[in-house]
Amino acid sequence: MSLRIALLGLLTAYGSASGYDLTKAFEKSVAHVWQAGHSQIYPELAKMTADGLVTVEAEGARGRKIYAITPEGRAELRAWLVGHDPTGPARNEVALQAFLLPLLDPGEALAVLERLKAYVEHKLAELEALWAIKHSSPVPEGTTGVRFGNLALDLGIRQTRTTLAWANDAIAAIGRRA
Amino acid sequence: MSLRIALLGLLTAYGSASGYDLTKAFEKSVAHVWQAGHSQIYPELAKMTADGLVTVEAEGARGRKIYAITPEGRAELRAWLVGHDPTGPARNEVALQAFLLPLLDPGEALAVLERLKAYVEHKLAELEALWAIKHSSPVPEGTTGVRFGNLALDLGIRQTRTTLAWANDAIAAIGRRA
DNA sequence: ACTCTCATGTAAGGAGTTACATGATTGA
DNA sequence: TCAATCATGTAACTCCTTACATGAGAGT
Repeated sequence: MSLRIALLGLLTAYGSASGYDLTKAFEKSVAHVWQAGHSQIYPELAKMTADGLVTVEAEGARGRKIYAITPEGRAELRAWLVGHDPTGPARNEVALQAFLLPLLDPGEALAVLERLKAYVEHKLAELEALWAIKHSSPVPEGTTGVRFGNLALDLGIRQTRTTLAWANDAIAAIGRRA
Repeated sequence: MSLRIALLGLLTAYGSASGYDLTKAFEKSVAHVWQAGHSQIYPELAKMTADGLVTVEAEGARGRKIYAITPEGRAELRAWLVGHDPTGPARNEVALQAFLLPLLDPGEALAVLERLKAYVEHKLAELEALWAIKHSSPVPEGTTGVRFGNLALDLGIRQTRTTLAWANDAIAAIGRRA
């Protein structure tokens, strides 16, 4: 369901696009929020066409199909945003490792935490770079006051910083015992 | 893969258990970190038995099967903890809503954020209650210095608090424009 | 007797991943 | 001509969800 919503959102925000374009958009703009590869996107666009949420607006070179969102699609997107409770199932590999960490001896646990910290630092750097780019480039034509994707990026950066702080504290706490 | 790891972790931490017990453990102790229902757990235990990671230690009343982790299972768990990079795919419904929020007009966006805030507050209360219980009850026999699940609970609480702060700031930011 | 909790499973379907497969166009 | 990128799809498989199905034991 959420893939469908993400596609409708991208079509609304960036206008008509091909499956290929949308795949690229997933790799770049939405990557830190939702992921999907072309093998998932193409069939989903076909189903959405059948359901009347999008239409093939034009067909270009190399079999390129340009999809556009329909009024039904817009309604579906709005309904989800306004009505859907985002109670996604909790499935967090980092947290699972944290949960099970006491099963290791302190030395190994420390090593795992250090690796985890490095990963989180790397991710934070990526997100902050994205933020810097967004805030240095000219403002695109506005959809609403807040710029597209910025709220989510802010959330992502805050959560990543929180995870980093947690990792540091956990390292300190375990280090004291090792 | 991670379900398997979670099961091995629970069997290590709490000792031998039945599929039923493990299902309960998922509902309680690991719920904020990983989720799985009995219809996923029973077949997985069967596969793990076939793979030699667990064994049926005993069969009790009502067809109850008690599983125990094997040395191979322990090795598998340890290898995952030490060696697995927890780069789970980013799929976050809250962040997706945040991402798409600027597509709504400010009034509706505010309503969505308020609902989100309520949900996060509720979740935070749950986690803090869990924390309080853990820190008031007597210390169970130690596996390592840090108590089982506490690191993960700390992480969960911090992240939930961060999300709450973000929601408040986002509400303030959009409210200024509405 | 009845109901509740214990206890185990299967089946159908949706969502997601990885790998396979094909062909057009552009630019060096 | 050769490689890269554009562009679309399918197939097989794992993982997860929801619903169906069954029966034993414990307590009232």
